[in-house]
Amino acid sequence: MPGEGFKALADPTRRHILELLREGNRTAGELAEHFDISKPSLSHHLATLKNAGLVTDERHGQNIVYSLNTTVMQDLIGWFMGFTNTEGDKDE
Amino acid sequence: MPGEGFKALADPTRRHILELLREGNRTAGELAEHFDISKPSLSHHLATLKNAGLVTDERHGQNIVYSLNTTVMQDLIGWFMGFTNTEGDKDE
DNA sequence: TAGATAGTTAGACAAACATCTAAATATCGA
DNA sequence: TCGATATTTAGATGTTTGTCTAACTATCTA
Repeated sequence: MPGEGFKALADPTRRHILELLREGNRTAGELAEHFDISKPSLSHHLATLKNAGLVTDERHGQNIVYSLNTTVMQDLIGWFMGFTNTEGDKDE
Repeated sequence: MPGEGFKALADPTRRHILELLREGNRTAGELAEHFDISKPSLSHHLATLKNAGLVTDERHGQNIVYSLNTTVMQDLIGWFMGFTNTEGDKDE
């Protein structure tokens, strides 16, 4: 069920994180440079995204590198796609 | 800015409302039959969806008929589409 | 116009959320 | 092993959210 995914997408900071990750993998610190919130707050957002399955993390030495999980993004898109083929607005 | 739309989508009841509306327009009362929450609560959800532009309402006599606004849905889909053409996962 | 029906608005409240500072964990380099 | 760097975990706090009951507005019917 995609519920967690949609909830994760509700916050603008988290959507921005996903947009940054779309351009390539980033460490938590690199991501933090783009926001005016504390590192613990950002870490919390990353945990939310990870919990929703939207990102994965992998430690590389001192850094933790975050990546987009496009598969889960696809699942969410799938939900939307059900709304694209509304067979002709009858009256309205 | 699609922020309100994403926030509106975060709640499972509201997503369910959209799914019902996808099959055809419904009055507030018809929608209410599908949920175990009070009518004021449902009305609040409908107001949230309306505020986000995801639905429109129109009074027909005693009833208020809700309809899906597929245009705004399309806008949200547009955001997702930016994530579909990730040019090949380089390393990782 | 009075009563019934459909729906919303107002106000209250508990749970969830985003944020912060302080402290803990993990890794690297000397 | 000690200190520095990177990041997370813990705990607290103010705001937002979903829900409720009670009261209000609008429309229809007789």
